[in-house]
Amino acid sequence: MPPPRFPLPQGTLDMLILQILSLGPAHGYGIAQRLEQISRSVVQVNEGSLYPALHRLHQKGWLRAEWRQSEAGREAKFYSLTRAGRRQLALEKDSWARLTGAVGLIFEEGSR
Amino acid sequence: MPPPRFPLPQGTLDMLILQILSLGPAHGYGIAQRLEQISRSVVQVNEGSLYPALHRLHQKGWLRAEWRQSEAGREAKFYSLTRAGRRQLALEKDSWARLTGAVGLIFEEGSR
DNA sequence: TCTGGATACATCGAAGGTCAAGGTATGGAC
DNA sequence: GTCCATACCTTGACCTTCGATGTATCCAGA
Repeated sequence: MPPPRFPLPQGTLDMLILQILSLGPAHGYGIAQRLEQISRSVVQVNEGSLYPALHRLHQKGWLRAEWRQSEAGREAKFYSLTRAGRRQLALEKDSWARLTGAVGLIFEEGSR
Repeated sequence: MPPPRFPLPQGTLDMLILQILSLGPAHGYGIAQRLEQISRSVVQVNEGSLYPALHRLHQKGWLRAEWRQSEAGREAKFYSLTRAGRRQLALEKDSWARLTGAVGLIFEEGSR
C-alpha cells in the first residue's frame, strides 16, 4: 500500500517552493517534480496550489520570473529567488523550527 | 523582543487538542492554557479557532463532552477522548511525522 | 461597594490557502 | 496520427484560522 497522500498544511507550500528555488532557478513543473522526488513522494503538489503560490510569491517580490528554454526544449517560466525571497525563506524556516519544536514538546508531555 | 506569534497551519490545532486530551479530560479554556504553557508560549490558541475546533471534533465522534465543575468552581464543559478519537490522534501523529520527515529531507537537500 | 481581571462559553464575517477538475498547447515517440 | 509527457493556467467549492464581539460568573483589591 502506497503511503496515503495528505494535504499540505496551509502555508508550508510557500516555504517548500522557496527552499527548492534556493538551490537554483526552476520552472513550476520542475519544482513539483523535485519536491516529489526529494520527499520520496510524501509531498505531492497539486497544480491548482502550485501556480497560484508561484504568482503569490512573485507578486510579493520574493521571486524573479523569466521565460527560458526548458531542458526538454520547451518554453517555460523559470523562477529564481530574490534577495527578499532569501530573507523570507530564513524567516519561514525559523517559524517552522519553532512550530515543530513546540509540537514536539506537546507530544513529549504525554510520554513522561 | 518576544517571539512573534504565527498562525497555526491548518489542521494542526485538531491534533494538538487531541494530544492534550489524551493526557486526561479538560475544558476548552484549560486546553488553551496547557498548550501555551507546554509550548512555552509558541502555541497561542485563538478562541475563535478553539471552540469551533472542539465542536468539530465532538461532532465527528472523537470527543465526549460533559458539563462539570471546574477547578475554579465554575461550570465548564469537560471534553475527553473517545476510542475513535484515540485512533484519530494516532493517525494524525503519523501524518505529522511523515510531513516533518519530508520537510527535513527537502531542507537537507540544500545543505549537502 | 464597585471595578477590573481571570475564568469560561460562544458566534460571526473576513481572509486566505488547498484541492479537484477542467482547459490549452507543444514536442517527441511509436 | 495518436498518445504521453511536458508546461502553463483558471475556476469554484471547501475548510480553517483569525480578530472582533458578546455574554456571564467569581474574586480580589481599592
